Amino acid sequence: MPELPEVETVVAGLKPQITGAKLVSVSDSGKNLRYPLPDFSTLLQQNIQRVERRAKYLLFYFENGQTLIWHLGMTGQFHVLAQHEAKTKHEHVTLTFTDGNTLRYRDTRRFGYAGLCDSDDLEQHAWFAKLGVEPLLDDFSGDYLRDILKTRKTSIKQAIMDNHVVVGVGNIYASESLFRAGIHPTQVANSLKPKQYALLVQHIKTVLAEAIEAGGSTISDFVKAVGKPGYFAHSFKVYGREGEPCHTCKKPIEKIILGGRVSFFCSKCQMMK
DNA sequence: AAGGTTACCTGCCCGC
DNA sequence: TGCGGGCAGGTAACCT
Repeated sequence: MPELPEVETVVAGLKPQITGAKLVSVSDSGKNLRYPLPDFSTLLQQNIQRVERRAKYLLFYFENGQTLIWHLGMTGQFHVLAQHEAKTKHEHVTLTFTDGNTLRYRDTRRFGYAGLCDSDDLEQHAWFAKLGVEPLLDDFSGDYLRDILKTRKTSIKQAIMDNHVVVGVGNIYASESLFRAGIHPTQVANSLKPKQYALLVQHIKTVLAEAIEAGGSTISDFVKAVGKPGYFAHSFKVYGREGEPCHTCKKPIEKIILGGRVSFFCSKCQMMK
């Protein structure tokens, strides 16, 4: 489910519901997620002070100076429900708060994972230490992208999905931003013209921002919205549109596999230059 | 060292 | 209707 806009939407939805909540207990299904769950005992009787996003991770800052880090994997979802609500299938972790609310973590495929670390050491944590820049910050610029890719021979599509380069660009928005920038997904990463790096960066930012905006409009319907592919899907120009006419030139959208991931593009609008 | 492949896990959709 | 194969929006551990 989640790329950066989805995680941003989840965080925005959780903030008003659990900020300030005091944790009283944690239970789990006994099934492992991608990695073993952390020991939650130091968080008991502690308030959640803030909820934030870094890359595709959710960060729950607790008052004892520790941060609970959570990645949703492919199918992870959070729901805030009253304590008495029945457990559903694939619900693997339940955090219970003093106000009677619970934060439920559901994850069908169990690719998600959670960890705990001192808030002061977050950027040194193994999951964060090697991450690239946040795409929506000014650090992510055409010059940055050109420089970091100057020795990379992989495809530009795989390069922008590499979270050592820039975080948060998943499979959908990689295809979408390359289409908007008119860049062929197989183009060698270090072979773009200077203007193309800038253009690509600009389109990554706008497509992510638009998707966040679309997600934002559904926050009041948060529980239902999370996990559904629909809300930004109507805006896809290439993703999932194999064989359908390009909105710009009418040529059928094509599909290829790059790095094991499906990639969509228009061979006329995204010509190799 | 970069790049390719595989693995993790379940559900769904498609073709036979 | 049933079954098997392929595929799914992520990440990292392996190889070479």
